Amino acid sequence: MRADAKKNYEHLLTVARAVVTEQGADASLRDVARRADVGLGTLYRHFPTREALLEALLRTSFDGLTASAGQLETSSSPGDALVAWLRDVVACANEYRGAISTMVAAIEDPASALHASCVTMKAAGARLLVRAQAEGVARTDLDGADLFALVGALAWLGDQPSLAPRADHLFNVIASAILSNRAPQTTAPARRIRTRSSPAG
Amino acid sequence: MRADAKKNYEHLLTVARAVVTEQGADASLRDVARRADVGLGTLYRHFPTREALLEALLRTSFDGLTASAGQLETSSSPGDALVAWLRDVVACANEYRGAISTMVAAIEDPASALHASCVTMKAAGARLLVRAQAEGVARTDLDGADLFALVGALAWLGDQPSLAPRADHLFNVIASAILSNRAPQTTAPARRIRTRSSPAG
DNA sequence: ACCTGAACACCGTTCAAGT
DNA sequence: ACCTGAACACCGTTCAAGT
Repeated sequence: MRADAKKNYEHLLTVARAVVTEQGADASLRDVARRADVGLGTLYRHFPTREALLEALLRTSFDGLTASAGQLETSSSPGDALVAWLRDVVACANEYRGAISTMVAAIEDPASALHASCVTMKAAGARLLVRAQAEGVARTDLDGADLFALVGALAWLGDQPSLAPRADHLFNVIASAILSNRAPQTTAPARRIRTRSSPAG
Repeated sequence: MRADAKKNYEHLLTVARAVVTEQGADASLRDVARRADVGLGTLYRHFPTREALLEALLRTSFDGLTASAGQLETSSSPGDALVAWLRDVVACANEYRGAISTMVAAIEDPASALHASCVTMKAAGARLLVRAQAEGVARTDLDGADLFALVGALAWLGDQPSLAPRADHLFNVIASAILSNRAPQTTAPARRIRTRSSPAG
């Protein structure tokens, strides 16, 4: 990469970080280019899609999460490791408001610049989940996709201004649901009276 | 309302229902007006904000949910009533992709056309929750705001194409977390070893 | 190689002019 | 009373023209 191009790339990333922090993942790309004092085409040259820009912004966090998953697998008990890692993933997704939708969509879109990172994260989570399930401390009716979906739901909560204050508490509620060796069939406690069609599973 | 105005209003609602079903709650209002063969100003006259249009589209469902809450309070066991009603609220929010964000934002925005409906729904849910808690079949560390937030998270799952297939299953997982008389302190099972800072609550 | 910004096809929102 | 659509200020995306 030519020196001037590299300088533009770095500067765009710095400005984009500020703008996306303020306006969210759907921030105006025009605004980013404007505030970076760079032509609009230059932004598109370095980051051909919005996903590519978001991926560059989250790169460090993604790498940290992958490393963290490996460490937790050996340093903590299976239950604690899983919950601690989930907390970190949610925090990562919450770095930029609105990023989580793009991330979950990327899982099924190999063309997305976020695809690889998200697939890697999903796999790392699945490993921690299987380990916890093997020890009998996690529900066995969940898989990696379910876990990723729950992370998405929790990250979404943190993105909503009116719900963000409850996000931490609800993380604990859902984490406690994951950390349970309850059998799938006995999920509904108490009465057996059912006036409406009962749930499938 | 003048006859021609009323006709426009009804026709706009019909067309909007189709467009919003296709494109989601953030559909192009221009497109709605265009497909309704009506001037753009006419749409804005009848529905001054996007929230107003969405409210009109969801009106029937909102009323149904309020009525349903009252019936369930007397016809079903507290646990079953709560879960059945939550299922209906999530289904309502899922009628239009992306509607849930507007709905949760409306809770804290008295100026939103959706404010009253959402506050009413939150209150109805809180009543069903308190009733279940009094019978010892629901977690006591949840309140109406938490319940509304969980509904939001579940509705969000249903809005994401890649996660929607898991939405039903995850509804059951989260419902089982709500329907539990576990004490807040004992949420984390198994080991006590903690290598990371432990959660606040 | 890389940068620039005009050009195109879209938005949401407002409001003077019409009936 | 109500309807219309031009006008304005924005987008995202592309690409010919420049250095």
